[in-house]
Order: sequence, then structure tokens, then C-alpha cells
Amino acid sequence: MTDRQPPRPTDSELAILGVLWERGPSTVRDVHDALNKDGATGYTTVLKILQIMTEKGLVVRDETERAHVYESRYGEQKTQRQLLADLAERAFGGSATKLVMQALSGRKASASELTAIRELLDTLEGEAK
Amino acid sequence: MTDRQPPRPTDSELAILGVLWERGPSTVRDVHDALNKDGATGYTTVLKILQIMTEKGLVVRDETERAHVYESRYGEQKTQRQLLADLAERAFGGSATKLVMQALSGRKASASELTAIRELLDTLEGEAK
DNA sequence: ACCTCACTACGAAACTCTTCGTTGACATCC
DNA sequence: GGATGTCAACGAAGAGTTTCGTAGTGAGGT
Repeated sequence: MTDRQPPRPTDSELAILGVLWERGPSTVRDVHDALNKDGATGYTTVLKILQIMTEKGLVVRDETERAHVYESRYGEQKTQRQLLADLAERAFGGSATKLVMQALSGRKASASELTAIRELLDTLEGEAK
Repeated sequence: MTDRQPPRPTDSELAILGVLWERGPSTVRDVHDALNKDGATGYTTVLKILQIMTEKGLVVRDETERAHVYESRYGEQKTQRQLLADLAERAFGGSATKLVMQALSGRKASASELTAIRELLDTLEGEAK
């Protein structure tokens, strides 16, 4: 028991997680306001999803104040890696390398982005074995 | 109208698409048998999902024979890129570069894999005006 | 004390996904 | 030509997701 691996977040959950990562611990109203800059989602809808996410263990809730404060339980990078590993497994036959190469060739990257990736490669190659 | 962009395949649909990509056009029985090497999925379940995928436009169906023959409508790479673009949008703030870098640092790659990626980078950088 | 506002909780409705049992059509084999 | 087996189609059940209306509770102002 202790801590199982987190479940895959749905689309709405991911949108909320994005706000929590950006803002840090937030109330329902905070999240709702941040989300409604573009899309329109009802206040109770956000609340409900946050409640479900609490049950799932995706977020933790601080109930000491009247307006409960929610915080993402897992960091942005950890969640992103989880999602990538999941996608690699489901759609790339488990090969993260194939995923990377497809992602690279699938879009135009600017020269500076390519340089950044190349530097990352240098670092990885340096520490590999 | 004409042709809209394909919907995101679900997990089961992706498993079936994997078989179709590997085998080429196949009957329901073909897919079911290929899938049941490891997991256990009922025949009618595979049939039902293929019917739904036909409605969605993810596969095309040849009904000339008694045993209908299904074929993936979109290529493996196209679908993979679609999924990656989707994930980048939903979880990486639209930045495919962040996705790539996260995927690279999130796992150990062998030296040969790193080399392959580096070569791809060279190609991309060459043609990036 | 009372009114009003903000907040959480509850639950229902609509929708999708996954699964499979059943049915009816069709072909093939004695 | 009747039995057997394979096939697509239909429908339904159960779980999960997303949405929101309504109710209840508490806090703060007048």
C-alpha cells in the first residue's frame, strides 16, 4: 500500500492541474477564475472535479480555512513524464526513443530550440555509463 | 465539412489500430486472435469497437466479402504525431520542445539511440533555413 | 439578531467507453 | 436438405466523465 502510482488525469483534470502548477496552492475560486480567462466552466464543475481529484489522490486539500485550499500532489515534471511513459506504452510499442523522434520530425523547431535539445543530449551522453 | 480531423483514439481503439498497422487490412477474427496472444478480449467486443471506429472514421471497412475487412484510415506516423501534438497541447502548454526534453531526460537511452536522435537533429537543423 | 454572500456538499442528468449475450443471416459439410 | 459453425448487428449493462442545479452551512456586516 502506502502510495500507489497516480491515475492518468482526464482532460479537465489536466487543465486544473495546469492552474495549480502555475499558481501554487489555490482555492476553487482561484482555479475557476484562472480557467475562465478563455473557456467557460461553471464554478461547481471545477469544485466537483477537484473533489474527485482529491478522492483519486491527484491533489491534496487543506481544510483549515473555510475556503479549502487545493494543491497538486505530484509535480508538473513527474506528471508529464508519467503521461509520456503512458503514451509511449500505448502508441509507440513502449519505445520512448521512437516517441522522441516522431515528436522531433513532426514539427518545426526553431534553431535555438534545436540547440537546447542538443545540449541536453550532450549532458545525457556524458553521464550515460 | 469534407474531412474533419480524426478523433483521439481511446486505449482499446489504439490497441486495435496497432494490430491493423502491423498486419495490414484484417478481419475481426484476425484482430481478435492477434490481440488475444496476451490480453483477453471477447470477439464481440473487438467487433463492437471496430464498428464504432468505423462510425468515427478511424478505420474503413470493406464489406464485399462476408467477413468484413477493416483497415486503418490514418497511417501509424500520422496518428502518433496527432497524439503527440494533442499531449503537447494539453500537458505541455503547447510546447513540443518541452515535451521532447522531458521525454529525453525522463528515461535512460542507450548510446546508439542517442546517436540516432543526434543524427535526426542534424538533418532537421540542415533544412531549417 | 438578521440578512446576505461565499463556499462546500449532494445528487442527478447526459454522455462516452467497454464489455458481452443474443439474434438472425449465411455458408459449408455430410 | 438439414445440422453445424462463423459472422455482423443489436441492445443493454456498468463504469467513468463532465456538467450543473440545489441545498445547507458558516462568516461578516448592519
